[in-house]
Amino acid sequence: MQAGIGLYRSGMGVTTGDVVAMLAEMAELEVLEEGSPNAFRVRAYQNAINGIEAAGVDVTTMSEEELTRIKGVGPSIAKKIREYVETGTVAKLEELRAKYPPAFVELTRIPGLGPKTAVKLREALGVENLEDLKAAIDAHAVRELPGFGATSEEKLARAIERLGLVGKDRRTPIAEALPLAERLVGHLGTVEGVERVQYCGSLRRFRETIGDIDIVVASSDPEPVMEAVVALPGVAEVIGTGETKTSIVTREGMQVDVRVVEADQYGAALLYFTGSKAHNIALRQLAIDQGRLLNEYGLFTADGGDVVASATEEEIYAALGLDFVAPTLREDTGEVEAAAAHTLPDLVERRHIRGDLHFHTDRSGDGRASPEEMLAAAARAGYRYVAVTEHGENLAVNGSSREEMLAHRDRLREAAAAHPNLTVLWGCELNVGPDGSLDYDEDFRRELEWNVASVHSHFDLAQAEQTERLLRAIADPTVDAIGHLTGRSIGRRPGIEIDVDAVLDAMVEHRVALEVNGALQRLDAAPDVIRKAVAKGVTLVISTDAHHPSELVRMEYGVRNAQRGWAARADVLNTKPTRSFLAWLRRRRR
DNA sequence: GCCGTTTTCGGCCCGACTGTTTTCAGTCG
Repeated sequence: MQAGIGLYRSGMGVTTGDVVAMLAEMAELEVLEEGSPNAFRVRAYQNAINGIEAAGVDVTTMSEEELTRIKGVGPSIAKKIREYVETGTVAKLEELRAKYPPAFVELTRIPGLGPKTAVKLREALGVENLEDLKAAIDAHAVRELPGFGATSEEKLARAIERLGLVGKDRRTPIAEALPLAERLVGHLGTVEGVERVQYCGSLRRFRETIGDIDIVVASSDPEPVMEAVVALPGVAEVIGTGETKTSIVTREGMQVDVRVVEADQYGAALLYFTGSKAHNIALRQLAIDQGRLLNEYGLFTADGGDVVASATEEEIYAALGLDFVAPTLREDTGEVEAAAAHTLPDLVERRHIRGDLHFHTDRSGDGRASPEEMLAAAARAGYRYVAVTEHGENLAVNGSSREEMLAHRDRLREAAAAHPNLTVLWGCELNVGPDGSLDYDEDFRRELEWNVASVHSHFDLAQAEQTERLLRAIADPTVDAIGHLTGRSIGRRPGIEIDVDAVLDAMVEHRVALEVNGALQRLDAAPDVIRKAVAKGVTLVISTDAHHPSELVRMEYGVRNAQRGWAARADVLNTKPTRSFLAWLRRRRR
């Protein structure tokens, strides 16, 4: 898991992100040592990572005794963390690395080849890497091993061929996975007998990258669904198909698993397939503590007795004594405890949003719709206020000069006349230069009614310079919000590295809002930053950054990303009624 | 390796599918 953008930096040496990576590597290598990803020792390392990430602390400055107070961290892991921080390495890790070199570990990335098989291949045939394995398969040596046969050898050969396309670790950016999943769900919804269909997994939790797409279908007649899945457009390969479950790989290389359940078990199946795994484990443990059993078919009295709840997720959470937990929170980072204590945040939802404060028209070089079209679309979306934020003059090609902006103001006023219930602010997306300088001059920026300042270039400056750059922009009296905080492009470009604490503290001090950008390739700020911002009392603003009416749907995505950061309705500026929003803006500008 | 009004040892989530060892191990989610 990604540790965040410049979060956890501490002085010169090891960061908390490095510690998390070290623990993740320990877990990966212990899988081979223990022979199972479910081994208790493996899970202990993973639990420690969860605990550290949930705590959101800098572990590099903590003593062993302080470290053991983190959930999931005991004396042994605390000692290893200290060893790592002080010496830059851990003896046990070096030992495991020597025993399981990268080329050997790589073998377990082959789908269908787990730790037991890898070790067995090494012991029996001396297989140390992919090349050795290919040779062993070509020589038909694998099929001679006990527990193997011709079929499993051929399956292994096919899996290796596919490796470039779908390794187990391959993750797809949500911007690619979500449209694909929605298409598939649409197809399956038309199959005879299908009552409900929903994508689950990390996609429903709205993680920024997706391993594979899990789809749950409610139907009492699974057969036509299974037939429909293998016949879906874009299927490159059928991995397996049974009575109620089929797995395929699409041409894009995405694995899709479809599972059919009876309608009265739909809620339990949704819960199970949405995960996260850690969330499910926490719920099942809770069920056990209550003398019950929770599985993908329902919540039962002890030993598979009577059904307590199964048809909806809401019923199951309620039966467990928990408040409903939104899919976006199900990461086992405190949500189960909060649901039990009835202290979950009053999460922001799409229906709470009353305005969009960052979008463009064709006044911007990259805009693709007229002011009239964009305002009409905003009015249709039910908004009461919007800020039209064209690029400032410093953004090459796409920016607008002072004169162009003034003419644009008149154009907006005319277009706004058609929408008497919509307050239209004449705004700007200011460009934050490498030194933190902004477009135009301060007097002109003051005339603009809403300014969101964003980084669009110089992504590779050092952390200190990037931080300084943003601090200067935040301190400027004309900046109302910071747009797409790090400028990241998920799966393509990492964001700028910044001192997140310093930046968020400055936003509180200067009453500048933090944008949650709903573009799927951005989803910036990231959830861990949002959660930190919420804790510090930073005001959030969820925006679409739309360049076309079709992109206004991004508001839903921005909301879900904000939910992942535990953002409540009250934390989000653009949930306020027009009058309160304008009052906030006046106070800010004073 | 962690944890505990079940506490210093003995537990640790649950089930489908596959192939092969016709009763189970391995892998996966």
